[in-house]
Amino acid sequence: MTRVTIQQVAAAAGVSPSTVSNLLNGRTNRMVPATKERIERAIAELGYRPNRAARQLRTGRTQTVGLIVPSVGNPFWGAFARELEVAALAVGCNVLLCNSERDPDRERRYVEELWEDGVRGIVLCSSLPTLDHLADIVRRGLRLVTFDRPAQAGDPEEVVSVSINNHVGGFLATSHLTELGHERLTFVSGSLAAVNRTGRFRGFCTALEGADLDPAAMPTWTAGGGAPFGDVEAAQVGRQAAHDLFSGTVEPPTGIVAINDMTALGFCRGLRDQGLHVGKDVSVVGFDDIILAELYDPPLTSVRQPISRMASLSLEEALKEDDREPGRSVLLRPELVVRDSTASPTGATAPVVADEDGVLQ
Amino acid sequence: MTRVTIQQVAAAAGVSPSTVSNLLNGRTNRMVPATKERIERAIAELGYRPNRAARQLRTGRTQTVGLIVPSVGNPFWGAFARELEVAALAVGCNVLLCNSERDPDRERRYVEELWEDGVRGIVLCSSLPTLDHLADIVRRGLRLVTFDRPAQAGDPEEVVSVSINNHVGGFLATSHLTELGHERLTFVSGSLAAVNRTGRFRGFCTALEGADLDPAAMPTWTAGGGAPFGDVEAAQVGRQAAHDLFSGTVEPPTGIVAINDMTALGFCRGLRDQGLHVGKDVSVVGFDDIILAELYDPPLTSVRQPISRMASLSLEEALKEDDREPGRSVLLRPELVVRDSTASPTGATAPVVADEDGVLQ
DNA sequence: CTAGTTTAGTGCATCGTTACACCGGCATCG
DNA sequence: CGATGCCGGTGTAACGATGCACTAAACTAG
Repeated sequence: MTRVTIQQVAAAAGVSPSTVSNLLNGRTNRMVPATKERIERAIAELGYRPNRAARQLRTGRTQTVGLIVPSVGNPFWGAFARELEVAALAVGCNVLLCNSERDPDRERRYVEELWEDGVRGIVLCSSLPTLDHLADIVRRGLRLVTFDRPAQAGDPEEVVSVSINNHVGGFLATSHLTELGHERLTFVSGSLAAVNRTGRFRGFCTALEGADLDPAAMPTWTAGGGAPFGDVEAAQVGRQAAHDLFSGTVEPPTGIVAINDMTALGFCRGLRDQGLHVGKDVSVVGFDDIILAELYDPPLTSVRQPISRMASLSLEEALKEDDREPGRSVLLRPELVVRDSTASPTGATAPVVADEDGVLQ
Repeated sequence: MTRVTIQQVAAAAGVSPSTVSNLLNGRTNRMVPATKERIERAIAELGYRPNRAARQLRTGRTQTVGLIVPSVGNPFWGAFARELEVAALAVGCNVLLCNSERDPDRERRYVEELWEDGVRGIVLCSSLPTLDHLADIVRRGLRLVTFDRPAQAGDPEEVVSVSINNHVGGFLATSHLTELGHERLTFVSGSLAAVNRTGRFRGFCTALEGADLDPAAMPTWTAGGGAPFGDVEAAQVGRQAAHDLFSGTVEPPTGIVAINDMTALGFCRGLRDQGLHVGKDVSVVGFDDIILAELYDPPLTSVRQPISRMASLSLEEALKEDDREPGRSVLLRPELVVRDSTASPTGATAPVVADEDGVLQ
């Protein structure tokens, strides 16, 4: 019923609480092996588990990292959260998950709260253009890792970032379409007020230029600057875009690059609303390669993020204590996974060489 | 830089720390209004926030509830986690999220850890047949709410449950198919070693009997008893089922009831692998009505769980302190949402009356 | 006017762990 | 032989909030 304390362990092992504490904190060089074993036996026999609250009160630290995502309702973030938890578990950490819904206020409140709760670090999945709202907390020592938001000029230099190269991602997606022969493309996104998104968009433009197409001539569809960035909303945005683009008087595009898979899936749904066929009438490329991309009909061509690797890297950085390497920015390379939602504009099947998994080499 | 403590507030307000503590804990009847105001002003001016660790060490309580889900990678759980967080936020609580991956060991470890960390209650999304592995912790006072797992005989009586009526859900899904004229149905699931799953299956059988069909004559497809219950796995299970059922020599079913939407979507994918069309060649009903059900092609008929309502109820129960009503089991009624993945076996469109939203009245 | 009661607020021990300062004893050194 | 250094380990004062037991002052009743 009542918890086992360090004193009871000490008594059982015939040493002082200090010595037990020393063992617990890895200062084993301060004791003879026999003592160490006695203590370890006592711990095992009594089933002792250190009291986190007491420990934290004393040291001001936790074994917890905070994770702030836009919304776990979005399968991409759900999958990432899961990966981060796996990584954390492996090093004896906990993950405290928060949904910001991409609201800067809520984001700040969560960061403050986590900081006051003494988390070791925070992995922030946000792509707000500035980190000004968090600058003071970072200066006060918070270990902040931004995920999918490469470091920007003006960021506090202590901030580390882990991200894919969004420019390359946007480029891969787009040049896949131009290589298939598409010449009228549209970039579909909710608000572009996020640095990962502008990166993807720049990749889109670069690829167009490489194919001798004029980015300025391509309509870009973005939702109003409004807030919605969740799971439902992302799909809604895509669906709305399809309605807008294919019901007007202007000539619609033959290829679409969507900001993420949920938007892409929503877009596909919108196309169907109008009797159009994805992969035949219109080619669609998504981004993130969530599990559902492969299950969809047609299976969705998408830019894959190596979330498992990114999760371990993020965690590592969030836990790093001493050898700070300020402003470090890790950029991983995304992969294009070609499936059936893309084809040449004539309607022929994509003549693309890919391995069994659909990964373009 | 350094935190504001209760002593500083007390000094600023010209009272003792005890009085500030009294205010903080709602014992305002013990002080004159003027004092109360002075303290409140001091708190605001200094930006004081109570130290959680200290508070917890002293009281043994937290403002945190634990949430254990099989895997947030599954959009259903992601959506539920988000709803629970919303509910918690509204009453000033935090949610600590854990993925059990449906591993009883991991589940138990998490429960223990959360309990030792002093959470106020735990919402456990698990449907293991017994709670034996948690019985002792519950007896020691843990406030446990099981989600989507109605109370079973043999459960510790302190446990409360919040769930839909799975029997009704299975019944709704199945009778929808029989009413369409289907006579060869298959229930597709990963392991059935979970009470919510057996409930759905019983509903399946009841509906068959109601339609004068023999449940025993219907093949049930279940994956081996193995562990996998995650997001990837659920879809994989469905896909495998489709391969098995439609490649053998036995006459395949015309209608499928899947244990959840991920499995249903995987199943649809598997049908396509073999050139079959969902909603034409085979009707498929899912369960949960995740956001992707509507986006899918064809949009998936599914049994909707009222997750928002369930989340608030779960939270409420998890926080309830005193008036324990042991063994309470809340069962909500699920809704069938009819979309295009189901039709009569001839291939005609479903002649079902539904409102604009697809909700069957 | 005194004894008793209520009001408004305080003192202090305490939760379990940590880490710095310290200490006795033994070995080594010049 | 006395001084020095190291080894293995201990004593103790916090960390910040809580809440019981207590009290001084004001008020009430008889």
